[in-house]
Amino acid sequence: MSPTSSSDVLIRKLQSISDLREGDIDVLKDIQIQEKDFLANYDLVREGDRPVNSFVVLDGLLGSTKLTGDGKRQITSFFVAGDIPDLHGLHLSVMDCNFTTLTAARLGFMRHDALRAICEQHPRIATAFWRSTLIDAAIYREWVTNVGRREAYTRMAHILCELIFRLRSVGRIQDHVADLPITQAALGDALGLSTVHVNRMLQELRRRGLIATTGPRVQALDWPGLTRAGDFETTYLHQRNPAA
Amino acid sequence: MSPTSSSDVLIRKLQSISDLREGDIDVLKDIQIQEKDFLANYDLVREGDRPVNSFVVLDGLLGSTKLTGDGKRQITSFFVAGDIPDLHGLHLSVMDCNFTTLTAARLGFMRHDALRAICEQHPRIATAFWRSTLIDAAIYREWVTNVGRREAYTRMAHILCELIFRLRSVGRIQDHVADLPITQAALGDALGLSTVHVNRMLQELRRRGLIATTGPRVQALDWPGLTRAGDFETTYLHQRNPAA
DNA sequence: GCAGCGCATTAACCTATGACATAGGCTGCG
DNA sequence: CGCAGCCTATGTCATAGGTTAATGCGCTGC
Repeated sequence: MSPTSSSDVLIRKLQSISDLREGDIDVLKDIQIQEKDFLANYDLVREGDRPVNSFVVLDGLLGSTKLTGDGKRQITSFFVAGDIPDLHGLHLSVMDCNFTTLTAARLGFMRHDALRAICEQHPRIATAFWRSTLIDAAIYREWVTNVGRREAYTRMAHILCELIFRLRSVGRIQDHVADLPITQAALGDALGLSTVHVNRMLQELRRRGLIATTGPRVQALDWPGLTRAGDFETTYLHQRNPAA
Repeated sequence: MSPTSSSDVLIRKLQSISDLREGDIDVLKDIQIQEKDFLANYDLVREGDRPVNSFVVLDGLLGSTKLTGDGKRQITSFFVAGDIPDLHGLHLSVMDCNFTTLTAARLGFMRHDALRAICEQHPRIATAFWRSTLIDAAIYREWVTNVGRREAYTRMAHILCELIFRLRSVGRIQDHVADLPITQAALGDALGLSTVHVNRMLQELRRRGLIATTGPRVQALDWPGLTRAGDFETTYLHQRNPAA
């Protein structure tokens, strides 16, 4: 186990969205978590699978992805450290989407039967997990809106805001400088845009002085400006103690 | 209370997605449900609200909707009879979207504290409710994909498939003839398209013999053809006993 | 029986975005 | 050291879908 143990990541996340008591935390500390590393672009779960584990993200960036009949890919949400992407699988026996690493990632696996047992005996923990999936759903709603009704430039700014905000609120970045080895192709799949157009929009954001990019690193130079450009409000992320 | 009582609608829905025992059903029968009627285009819940009720749809069509900064509307999902649209509000104190009637509708309201008490004492019921919100999330995922990666024609066909399928699986329509007093403007808001283009796509579907429309009524003339045109698979709806 | 309204339809024109092609810069590897 | 594979960058051209506006049609209310 690493210095910050994997259950710490899980516990901090659940505390950031829900009200847990001492006893609950002790229970969570005892969950068996199996750590494992993955390369980028690895399908952890595929549509049609019936998983017996869920996993918490310890490091890296994941996405829930779907493929259309003619092979186009849509990323339907991002997942960062602390998130439990396929907790949905706990009560949806057959998966309806893939979960894919978008960067190299370290994950912690937890058995479904263990999680179910905990939920049955500790309603407050069950609620915390439930709430976690509800926040996922709220993010999906925002993405429908983002893709459906915002134009490419705003859409791009919006997704950068979300990523930076979420990474910051789990302490993974400082000062709006995100180390995001995410390709423009992946951004396109998240935004419903072509790679070419992603490139154009990033340039436009740089030209207007809102962001700077050095390699895979994205930096918000003007955070208020970026949020304005991206029509970004944080309510849909349902933080308990909203940071600035 | 009406001949088919409102708790029947709720119970049938939960049974269709989850495994309930006799005892659970008795508990559900005792839930206090307050019925009320609404006209079309009424905002039942607004972004920022802190609701103390959730409601089950007894009749009519609702949508979860969001407004962008420049006033464009996106419908992020539909809700039909049996659905509990804002069950999400049970554990997300502040709402991040609106719930709006898209047609005239009859709803049954249930108090949050009552629902919470039931969930705490009856884990199987809690799981059923949880699962209901997970299916909502799965639908949101599909909509991100639909709007992000399918072109207008396919997208239109897809959404009609979903509506017809869902109405059929709760016994609200026969033989793929849906009585849907939904405007083309609303369809546009659901698909991220302009009204004009919705009109064009509906015409194209009619021209190809896949659907017929008489006033507000939409009929699938060629269901297999329509599902093919719409790239429609039912897995994401997570029916327990998938009908044909 | 007519006024007014909401909605569907149609047409003409315009633009955001996609598709394709190519080049250049990394990085890893034999 | 040089080649291969990925990714970013750029330019040109094509098109799906948006915008605007005009028309019509079926309600409802008076």
